[in-house]
Amino acid sequence: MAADEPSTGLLLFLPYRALENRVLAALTAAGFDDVTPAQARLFQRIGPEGTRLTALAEQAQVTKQTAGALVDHLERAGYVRRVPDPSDARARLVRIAERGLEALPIAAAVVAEVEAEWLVHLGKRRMAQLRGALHALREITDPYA
Amino acid sequence: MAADEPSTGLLLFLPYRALENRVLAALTAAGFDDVTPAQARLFQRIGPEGTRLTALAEQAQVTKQTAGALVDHLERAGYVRRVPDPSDARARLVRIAERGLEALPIAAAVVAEVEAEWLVHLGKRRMAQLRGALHALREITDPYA
DNA sequence: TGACATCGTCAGCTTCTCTGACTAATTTAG
DNA sequence: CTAAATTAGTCAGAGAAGCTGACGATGTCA
Repeated sequence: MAADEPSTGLLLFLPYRALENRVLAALTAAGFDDVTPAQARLFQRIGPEGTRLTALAEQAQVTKQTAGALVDHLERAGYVRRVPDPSDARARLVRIAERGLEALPIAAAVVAEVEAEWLVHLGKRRMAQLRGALHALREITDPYA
Repeated sequence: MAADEPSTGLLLFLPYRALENRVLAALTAAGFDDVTPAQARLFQRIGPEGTRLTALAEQAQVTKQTAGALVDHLERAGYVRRVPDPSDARARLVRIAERGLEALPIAAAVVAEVEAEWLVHLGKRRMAQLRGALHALREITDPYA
C-alpha cells in the first residue's frame, strides 16, 4: 500500500503529527503534564474573547458532549474557565484561564522553533510555496475558512 | 489564538482531516460501515506482504497493545488475517484479508478523486510545489522515511 | 403566544489508549 | 554453548475519548 507513491494525505499528516508531538512534549517538560492531545486540540481553538462550547465542538469536529467533557477536564486543571455569555443566557463562553495563559507562550515558542527548522530545511522559497498552497487548499477543505 | 496567522500545523491538518473524512464516508456508504477511524489508520499501513504488529504500532505511534486490540477488531470483521511469520516464530504477520481487499479500491478511488479536486483548485504548478515541499518535509519529520 | 431551533448538560455505552506484568522465542555475551 | 538480555505478542485493568439519546432552559420567528 504505502509502497509506491505516498498519498498527499499521508504527506500532510506526517509533519502535522511531528509538530503536535513536539508541542506536547515541550508542554510536558515544562510541567504542563496534565494536558492530553485531545484537550490540546480543543484548547487551541479558543479565541481571545472566549468561545462557545458548540463552536469549539464544530471546529474540532466532535460532538458537543465530547467537547463538554474535554472542557470539564481543562477547567478542573485550571486551563480554562466558563463564563456566562452576555449575548445569550443559554450559552457560556470558554475562556483561557491562568494556567492556560502560562502554557500558551511555551506552545507558541515550540511552533516557531519547528517552523524555523522547516524553513532551514526547505529554504525560503519552498517554505513560502508550501504555505501558499496550504492556504489555497484551506479554501476548499476548511468549513470555517 | 487562531486570529492572525494560522500555524503551518493547522494548515497541514485541515486538508488531511478533510481527506480522511471523505475516505471514511465513502467506505461507510459502500457498506464498509464497521471500520473506525483508528482501525483505518492502522490498516492503511499494512504492506502488501503483511506487516508485523510491532511495526504497525510504531508507524501509527500507538502501543503494541493498542495496535493488537485494533487488529483484533479488524480481524473479526474480516479485513485482516494474522499469519505466522516464517522468519520469526514469535511474530505474526498482519495481512489484508478478503473484505480488506474489497475496501482498498474504494479508498484509493476517493483519494484519487480528492487529489484531483485539489489539483483543479491549485493548478498543476502549485500542486507539484506542494507535493515537493511535503516530500522534503518528510525527510525531517518521518522516522521511517 | 406558540412552534421550532439552539445551548448546554446528564446518562449510558463503546472504542481507544495507556501502564504493568507475563510467556515464548531470538539474539548477544561470556 | 550456555546464560543473560532483548524482542514479539498477549492478558488484565484502568482512564480518556467519543458517540447516541433524552432533557430543561433560552432564544427566534411566524
